[in-house]
This record gives sequence, C-alpha cells and structure tokens, in this order.
Amino acid sequence: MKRVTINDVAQAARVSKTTVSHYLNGRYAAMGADTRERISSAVHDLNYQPNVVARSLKDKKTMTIGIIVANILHSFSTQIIRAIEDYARIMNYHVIVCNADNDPYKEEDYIKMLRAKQVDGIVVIPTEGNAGLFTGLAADGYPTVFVDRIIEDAPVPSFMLDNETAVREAFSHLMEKGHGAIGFVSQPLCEIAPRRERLDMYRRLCRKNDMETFEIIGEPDVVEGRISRLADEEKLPGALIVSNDLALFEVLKALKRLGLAMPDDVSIITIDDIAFAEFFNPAITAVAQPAFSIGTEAARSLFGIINGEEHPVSIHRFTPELIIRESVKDYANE
Amino acid sequence: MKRVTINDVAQAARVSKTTVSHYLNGRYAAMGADTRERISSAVHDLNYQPNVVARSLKDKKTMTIGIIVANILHSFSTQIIRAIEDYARIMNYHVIVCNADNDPYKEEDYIKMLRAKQVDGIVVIPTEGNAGLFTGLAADGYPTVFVDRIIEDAPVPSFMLDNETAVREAFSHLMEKGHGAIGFVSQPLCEIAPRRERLDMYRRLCRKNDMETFEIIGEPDVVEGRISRLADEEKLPGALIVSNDLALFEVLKALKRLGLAMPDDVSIITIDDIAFAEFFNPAITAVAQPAFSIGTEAARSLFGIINGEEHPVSIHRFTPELIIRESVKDYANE
DNA sequence: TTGTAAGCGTTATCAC
DNA sequence: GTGATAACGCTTACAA
Repeated sequence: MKRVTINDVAQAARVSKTTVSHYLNGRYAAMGADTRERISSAVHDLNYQPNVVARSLKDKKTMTIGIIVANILHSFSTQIIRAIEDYARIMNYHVIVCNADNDPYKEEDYIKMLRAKQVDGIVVIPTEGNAGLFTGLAADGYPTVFVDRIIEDAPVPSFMLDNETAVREAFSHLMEKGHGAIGFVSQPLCEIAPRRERLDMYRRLCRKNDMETFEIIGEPDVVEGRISRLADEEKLPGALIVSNDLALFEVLKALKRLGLAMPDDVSIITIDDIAFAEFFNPAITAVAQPAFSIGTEAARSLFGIINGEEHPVSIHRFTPELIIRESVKDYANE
Repeated sequence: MKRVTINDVAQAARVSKTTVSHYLNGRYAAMGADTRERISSAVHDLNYQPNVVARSLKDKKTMTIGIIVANILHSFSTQIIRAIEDYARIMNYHVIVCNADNDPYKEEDYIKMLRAKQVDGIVVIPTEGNAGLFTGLAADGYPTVFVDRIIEDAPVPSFMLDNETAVREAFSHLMEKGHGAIGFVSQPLCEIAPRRERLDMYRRLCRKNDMETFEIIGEPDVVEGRISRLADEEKLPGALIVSNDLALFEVLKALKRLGLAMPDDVSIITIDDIAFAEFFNPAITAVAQPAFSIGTEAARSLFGIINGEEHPVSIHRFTPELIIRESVKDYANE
C-alpha cells in the first residue's frame, strides 16, 4: 500500500513542497495561476491525501477525543456516545470509544493510552476507584469532562441527571395514586454517585412520609430471588421504583417468571426511560433522563475547554421528565 | 499543559535520547545498571509518557482502527462495536466509531478522514451508494472488512447472517404451527443486502408453498398505517415475520394502538433477537443472529489482514438460532 | 555501553 | 511568487 506524500505532489508539479503546502492550506493569494493549476492536477492525479499524523505532530492537535464509558451495551452510554459523536463531527473531530466495564484498572489503562495518543480531550463516565487519576488529569490541565457520575474532589465539570428530583417525582406520583408501600430496586451501589443519590433520596422520602423502606439491591440474579421471597411472604410492596434500565430488566424477568401482573399485583415506575417502555404490555411509566442533551452539553463543554475558554468546574444537573403510562395502579380514584 | 518529551528525560538522566529510547523499548540487554536506574527514575519523576503520534509517524502504524456503522443506536451495531473493541483492546488497539446514518456522503467523508488519520484498518457496515469507494479501498490494499452487508463487486471480506436460513426457519416454524397466511414486515429495502435477501427468501417460500404474499414495507410511520388498514379489511395475515428490530418496534406499537393481541390476533416472529423479547408479554419468538460472534470474527479477520496474512475475499455466513417463546399461536395441535 | 544523525510528512519562518 | 530549512517527538542504523 504505497502512500502519496506532499513530496510526490511537489515533484509531479515541479514545485517545492512548501508551495504545495501553501496551496493545500488555501493560501493561493500570491500564487501563479499556472503553478496552482499544476499542483491542483498533481493532487488530483495522485489522489493525494494529507497525512494527519504528521500534521498532528506539528500542530500538537489530533482532532480526536476519547470517550470512556462503562459499557457501550447500555442504552444510556449509547445515547451519550451518539450525541457526542454528532457534536464532534460538526467540529471535524473523531471519537475513540472505550469500554472500561467499571474496572478502575481498565479505565486507568485507557486514559493513559488516550493521553499517549495525544487525544485533545476526554469524556468519561468515571469509576470511583480512580479519583487520584482524575485529579492528576485536572492538575495537568488535560481537557476532561464527566458524564452521569461525579468524583468527590476531582475538579472536573460533570453532566448528570438531577437524581433527587427524579426519585422525588417517581415517589410523589406513586403517593398520589394512593400507594402506601413503595420499594426500591437497584444494582449494587459500588460508590457510583447516581445509584447512591437515588437510594438516599428514596430513604429520605420514606422517612419523611413515615413509610417503611423495602430495598432490593444487588446483582441481577439476587434481585429475582429477593422479589420472589418477598412475594412468598406476602411482603412485596405494591409499588416499586426501579433505579435504572438493567435493574428494570431483572424486575420484568422476575415478574414474568413469578406470574405477577403489572399493575395489578405490582406497580412499576422506572428511572431512565427505555425504548420499549412505550409499547410494553402494560406500557411502563418512567422518569426519563435527557441522555442526548446530557451528551451534547458535555461535548459542548469539552470543546469549549479544548478551545481555551474558561470553564468553571461545576456540576450540571438535568431535569428529568415524568412520563405517565400504564404500569402504576391508581388506588386513589377507585 | 506542558508535555514531557524524550529529550526532557534524556536531559534529566544525563544520557542521549537514543539511550532513553532503548530503555523504553526494553533493550536493556547491554545497558549499565546505573544508566538504567537514572533513566528509570527520570521517567518516573517527570511522569513521562511517550508520544504515540510521533511514533506513529515513524512506524507508519497508528494502532487505531475505524468502525463505520449506520447508527450506533441500533443494538446490532452496538454489539458489533463492543465485540470489535474487545478484540482491539487485546491487540492494543483503539477504535474510532463513526455513524454514517446510511448516508453515502457521510460515509465517504468518514472513510477519507479515517484514511487521512492513517488508521490501520476499517470495519464498515457499508452503504450501497459507495461501491466505487470500496473497490478503491480494496485496490489500494487498505485493510477493510464488511459487516452485515455486502457490496456487489467490492473485493472485501464480509461477515453476515445467513439470511436465507433465518427466513426459512421462521417460515417453517410458522407452517409447523399451522399458519396458512404469513406476512412480512420490513423497513424500505434501499438496496441493503440483508433486507433484500430476507424479502427474496420470503417470496420464494410463499411461491413454493402456494401462499399469497403480504408485504408491509416502509418507513416506520407507514408500517402502522398498513397494518391498521389490513386489519380493518380483515385481511391481516395471522402471522408476521418481522425483518429486524426497528420494524418490530413499529409492529408492536401498531398492535398496541390497534388493540390487537399476540398471539391470538396475530402471531409474530422476529429476525434479530432483542433484549426485551425474553420478558415481553407475551415473550417474542425470534430468529437470533450471533451479533457478537460476527463482530469478533470480523475483527479477527481485519487484524489478520493488517498483519499481512493472506485473506481470501469471501463471504462468511453465520447461522441463526430459532428461539421459541410465546408469540406464535399453535393452530396445528389444537 | 552510549551517542550521532537521518528520517517519518507536515507546517512555519524567512530569505530570495 | 517560490523555495530552503528547521522543527514537531520518536526510532534506528551506524559510529565510537
């Protein structure tokens, strides 16, 4: 695979490579019409494409950013990536996507390699384990933004859902519909900010309303067991707030296997809307987060930082939206 | 953001940059223990990271590949990307992800930019419109593989589902269950190979079995209209083969809005299993494609080509798997 | 055992 | 108007 360089073009057009470079960068102002023509056709004939790697070395800019997500298979990550890629495209940037699987070592590895590749900035859904790494990035002035999560003490702007409001909306909706017992389903907390925030708010609301807490928290398989046991003991609350899409999958699987019907046996409200919620049977009431906007704003901020604008380190909270469908039973207006 | 270069390290360790380079590349064989020690601590103290861009320029290798998908929001693309990224990680590669939205211009643009960035290879879910572009890539010997689709005349290896078998399995299953009228739902063909192949096979099977064809083909919104009209005229076939996940979404939305029940009013079998099929009500019978394996094999092939192995241009077909669930009514054993 | 120097493909400075 | 030349950060013959 032979590569055409600026030298080949220069030779073909019988000029120096400087002149070709001028031509390529649109500085024809003071250039003979004939030279210009010769270069133009040489470029065309040879199908010359400038080598961006060489340019990057000179410019100290790679026109590439990195995105580190936990797992691209989660729809939230997918939407974030899509939003960022769209924005990057407009800015003439490319996006390197990495899956860190919530593993601090993988994450660290990716960050090091992305830096070594001189990417101009990084968007991360960060792992708690690497707090030091991120403060280091910040200290070096490496353009970085967080999405979905927040790391205590890392001076990095963060773009995420207003989790407290999300839980409050879900809770209020259930209360309005006359639910007196509300459970909460989540994956293990793992120091992950949104999970923690959602659970904390749930607890606070239970306390405030003098309600018992039912927490079903664990890896996928244990969720089903817990639900099953509660159902056996007839202690399954009439309503469940489900903390995210993966937890929802487990709940739906469990209900199906246990033969429990929504909303008659259990009412469900999920945080983080998913595609099928709308046409599920019954359609699932959700508190949706504006994943796409979150991604877009994170990108806007990152490019701002890359372009040297001052960006105060702050946490940007996005407002959730309650979408009422059919999975919550109305006991209030019976 | 000051950057530490190999020169800084050399200076700090009071050796030449050559020696540092030797050290970095593990050639300590003939190196004084003290020099080695000095370099080691200099690297550490300065927190030096080699600049991969400079190395790439020299090596003519970027350790980066590109993936162009139609839209990362489709779960098939997501799985392909994840599989490829996993493989790339093992090979110490990074992956640039691009969304071409089935737009030949965007696709061409991305390919040009990826080449300009000197990525070592490209995985594409290709658009028909760019056949010429791909034959050009092939002619230049640029490592390229296709996934999911195939472009007539482009000498590029392709990794995709055995669509004919997939449709045949779906069709046979419905016939076994006593269905005499089978419809087919698809997005517009747009010259996209798998859509075409699936439809063709459907037609062939109808003809072979002396059955009427019911084709519901179009953009999302028209699908619902067509189903609705057929239902009104009482001409909706008792069973529908749905060509992919997006088409399935539309079908499910339509059924819900029209108050049609699965499988009593309509039986459904979908090609391309999706996450929620398993716990949907009723659970949806599907012909699943091994997206992850397809991605992995495509990656394996691409890296083979990158590493100079001979790879005959061929089409690799992957076997689908029928997963029987609850969305097909059994008329045969009533 | 370590260092010198050339080269990868660009761009920028400055001279002609 | 056009062209040497150096520089970006690294690797690698080849020299010492």
